[in-house]
Amino acid sequence: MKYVVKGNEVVLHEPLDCKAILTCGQVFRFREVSGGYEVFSSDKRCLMFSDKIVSDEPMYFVNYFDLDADYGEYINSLSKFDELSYGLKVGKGIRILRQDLFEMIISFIISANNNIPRIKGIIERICDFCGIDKGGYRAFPTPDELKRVTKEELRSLGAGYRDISLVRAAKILSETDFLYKVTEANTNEATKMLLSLPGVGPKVADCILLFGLRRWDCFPVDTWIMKTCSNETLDTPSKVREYYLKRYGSLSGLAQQYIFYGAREK
DNA sequence: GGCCAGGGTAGAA
DNA sequence: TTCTACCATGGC
Repeated sequence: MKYVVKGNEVVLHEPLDCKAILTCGQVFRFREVSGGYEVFSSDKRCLMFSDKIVSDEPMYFVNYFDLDADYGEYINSLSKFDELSYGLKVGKGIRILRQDLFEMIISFIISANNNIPRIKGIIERICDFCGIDKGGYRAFPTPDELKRVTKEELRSLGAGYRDISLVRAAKILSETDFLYKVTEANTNEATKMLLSLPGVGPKVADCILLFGLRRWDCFPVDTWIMKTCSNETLDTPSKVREYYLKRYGSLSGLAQQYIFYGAREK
């Protein structure tokens, strides 16, 4: 996508589909404001409009919104698959955000067996409870900051039974070089590492790989994806995952977003 | 008031 | 390796 950075604004030369990008389930920290959205990532914030992005750190959000990528080529390659037609019709403006790894790990541990509005609320309350004050909003906590939060406090913030997973994951991520190592690892090794974290199973690992590590050779299978393939042979998440990984190859993660968004748009 | 939500885990088969 | 019961919580 073509753009120009002027001061604290990123001026876009083609429109950004804010709704599709933000509501396709990859990001939980945003809210509607007049004419656009306020979006938070790690300790940063921006205002997102269809024609511009405004932030004190514009280059962070150039990377965050993956503005240097040309999605036209990806869409062209995927448009030959009939099952993607509706998702591409309503969600062709989707872009895979390049999000913070630690924030993705914690957010998707919370996402397990949960719904998006509630996930957003839990994360917002955790940020308010232990994220540093940035003046008008609070940052996502660092591993060290989250480590200091107790199981009981997380439960009171609405985390439910995921509290113990969060406590144990925060301890690992703050006391070891896990985050560095998983960033350097190839997709297979990174998957194994992520699966070793408490509260991380196959689906959550795929979401972390896709949204936090920019690995598109992944295909998260949740209940919405399973609904779309009421098929005799594709009857388990692992079978569905293998089928679509072979079908879409290095564009699997993006294709999955079109299916997910299309399914939720009915 | 039961069902569902971007599922994972321990224990059993 | 795959199957099952169970796990908080809020919206519908």
